[in-house]
Amino acid sequence: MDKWILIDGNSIANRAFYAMPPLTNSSGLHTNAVYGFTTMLLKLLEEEKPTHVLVAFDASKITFRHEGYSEYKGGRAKTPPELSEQFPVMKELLQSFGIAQFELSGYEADDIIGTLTRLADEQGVDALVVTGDKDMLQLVSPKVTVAVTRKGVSEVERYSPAEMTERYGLTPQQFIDLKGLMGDASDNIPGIPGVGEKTALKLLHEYGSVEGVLEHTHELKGKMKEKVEQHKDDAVMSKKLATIFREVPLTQTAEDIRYSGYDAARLSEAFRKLEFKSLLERLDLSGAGAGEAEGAQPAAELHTVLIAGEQDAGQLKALLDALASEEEHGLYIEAAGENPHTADMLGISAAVGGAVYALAAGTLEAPFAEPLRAWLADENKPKYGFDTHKADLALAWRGIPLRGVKFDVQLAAYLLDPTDGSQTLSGVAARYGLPAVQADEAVYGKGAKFKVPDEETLLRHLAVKADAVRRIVQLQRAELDATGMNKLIYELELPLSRVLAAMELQGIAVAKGELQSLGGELERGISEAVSRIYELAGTEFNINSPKQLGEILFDKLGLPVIKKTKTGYSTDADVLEKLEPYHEIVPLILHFRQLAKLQSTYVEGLLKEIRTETGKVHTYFRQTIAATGRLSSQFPNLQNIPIRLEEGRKIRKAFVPSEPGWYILAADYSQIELRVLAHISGDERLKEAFIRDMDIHTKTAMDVFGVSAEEVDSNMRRSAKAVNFGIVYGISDFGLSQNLNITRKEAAQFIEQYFDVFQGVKKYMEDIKMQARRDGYVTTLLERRRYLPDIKASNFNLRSFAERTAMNTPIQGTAADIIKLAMVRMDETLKERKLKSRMLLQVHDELVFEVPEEELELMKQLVPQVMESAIELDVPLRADVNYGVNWYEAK
DNA sequence: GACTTCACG
DNA sequence: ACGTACGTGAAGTCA
Repeated sequence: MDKWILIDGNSIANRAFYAMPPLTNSSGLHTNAVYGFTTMLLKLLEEEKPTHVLVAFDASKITFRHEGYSEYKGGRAKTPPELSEQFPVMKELLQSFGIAQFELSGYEADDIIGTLTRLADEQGVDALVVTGDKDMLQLVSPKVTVAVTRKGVSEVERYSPAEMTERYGLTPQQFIDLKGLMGDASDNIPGIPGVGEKTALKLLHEYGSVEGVLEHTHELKGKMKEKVEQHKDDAVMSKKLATIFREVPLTQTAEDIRYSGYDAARLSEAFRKLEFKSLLERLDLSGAGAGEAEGAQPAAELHTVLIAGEQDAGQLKALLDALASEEEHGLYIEAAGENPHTADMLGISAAVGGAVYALAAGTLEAPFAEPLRAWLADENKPKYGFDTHKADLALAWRGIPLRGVKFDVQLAAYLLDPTDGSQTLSGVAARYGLPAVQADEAVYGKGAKFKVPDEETLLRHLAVKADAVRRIVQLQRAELDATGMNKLIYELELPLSRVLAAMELQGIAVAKGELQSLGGELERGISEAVSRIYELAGTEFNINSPKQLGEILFDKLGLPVIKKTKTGYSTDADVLEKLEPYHEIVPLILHFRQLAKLQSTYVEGLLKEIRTETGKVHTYFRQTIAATGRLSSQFPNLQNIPIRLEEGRKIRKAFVPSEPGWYILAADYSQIELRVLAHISGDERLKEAFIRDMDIHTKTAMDVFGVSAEEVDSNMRRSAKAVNFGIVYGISDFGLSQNLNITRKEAAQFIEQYFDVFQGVKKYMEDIKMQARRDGYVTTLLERRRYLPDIKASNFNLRSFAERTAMNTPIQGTAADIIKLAMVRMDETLKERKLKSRMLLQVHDELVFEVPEEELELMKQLVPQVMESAIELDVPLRADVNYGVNWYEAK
């Protein structure tokens, strides 16, 4: 039995906003209306178990009602910005819930709901309308119940026809007449002055309707007669205004508001963002949500073929026949665990033809599955998968190559919205409104509770996934085409994902002994620092605990508090540096921190990651994490190996070639981000500086301070360098002042002087912000896109953040595009020339190789050449190359 | 698991 | 007046 819930979004949001105490999350976003709305929604879903849910919103301020009466809703206070900023958040949250939302320009939420209740009446479906507005009572019918919020939002009063009679003695239709007579101050509907609820009810009980009253004005007496006669027209118009329009030309159908349960993982992520902790706890993450979906097309409707062992060899043949005769399919390979190098293989599934096939993990390596392995390895057999990068690695460690990947749903989802978090298949599927794919957390549990379910459950889950992949591929292809990202995915990101997998599989050799002896030195330094710190503190304590350290420094020793954190005193390096003159314990703590970091993260951490079989570490470059298009590196992170300070830089001595007599060769782009800025801003001065290959920070100092090259002192150059960094980050006077330890005024002056000189840069910064406001997103040179929903926020913090992001992302993102291009070219070049040299790492603007002696001279020339010619800009690209017997020496 | 700190570009 | 530089990952503490 279907049950619809129709929610008046604007009305409930308003109620919630005024009923709830002010509430903001840590970034200053107001969330009280969203919170109130959400609690109400959760309660409704739980208690009513609807099959269809819709939230309707008012689309615009001007509706058809204004055509006859321009003062409609006039005099109403403007929506406060604290509330209006919450609407986009609410709408996004509804998407996470998987709940439909309608709005249609020219109509109010009431009208949309009125139209749907008419459908409910016609189709004989039960509907519940939820609103804060009693006007909606006119929609009540035998099938339609209206729930009006009472104080707050969680308590409601329900009205069926019987309850209407009981409370008001009116039919739903008469409720319109009621408002016609008494008016409504909040909507600026006049009614008849002096007629309130009591009088209006009395009149209606007597004469039945506005028209009835007007026909019988002669029966009235005194003042009342006068008023009614005077305001006849007002009453008629008021009734008209109060009538909900029930014929809105909706293009959607009832099917579009079908609700099939929420994806708990996706929702919990949304709640985390909003910092709704109590609601997080209320979410049943153990397996409810999407899994319970009753309305959704169940997986059982798929023709699912489970292949558990050799006895199913016939089915496997059917799969391969289907794959041979039809290109369109969806492939899913399940590797459990975060690290693909150590992941367990759970199974593989493919949706093709009229069926979905799912194979248990063990069968993949069995002799009878050889034809499947051959298909996976065949470059000429196209594959359409999800996270094929991870699959590639997991398969490779089992000796099964994966080739011919032509599409990847995860990669596409990332390109279509790189900020959209985790890009899980269940999340992506939900966004496309597909039959529910259960969240992995719901199927496997998470963390310590991870458990593979029984084979049937597992294989059915995999089957649903392959089916979802097949469906999503078509949709994403069209979207990528529409957003101009075809080249980006097919010619850059997809080829790159194979290159990355090869680099990761290759790994980089780590000299364990080197690391251990470094560890020994660190150990001695640490224990010495510790005992001197205890001595100076007069007590032993946990120096690693910011809380305990704060107590010692600020309570016991009475040092001045420079900065506070959310939880107490701040003791970060910035603060400690300012405290150095006050007490000799401070530099010791800084020293201890430095050594402890090196020891725990880089010596012990790295040692744990060395594979005993190979003596190498194998990082996992993630291609779908960074919002700007950069890569990230995990298990271990090899993109943050120390270099700035000599003590830490020594760690690099442990990164060595994997073959005797080879070298580590590293090449890095010089000032790639500023060169990109010169190109996209077209600033003549900046371009000139790079065309002449000048020292950019010195040149900036010369221009900003108006001095000659000889007159630039180290301090001026340092300031200019900080300004250049600031420019790339989306400058603010506050940020620059923090960095240079100067006042905000001085920083603002620097920036002004900079913009005076580099006017093209100034114009770019203004233009890009405008573009972001106009389009809602910014792009890189290769059309990579990043949406900036907060660019129009009324909240200063949110908006400023979005503006800096608008300035930074095209720069950082284009630089990322360029080095990715270089990597794909480099891989091709090494293969074409049949070189033995191997690309091992990428560190944002640097590529690291291992090179045999006989290729050293060639590579010293080839690598910079490929990097510099990856793309043609209005300024030259430059790459510097170095080499040595280990990474430390390649400087 | 949230928070703080710090390593890199 | 608002309070942040952009983008990451990992380790440690503490509740």
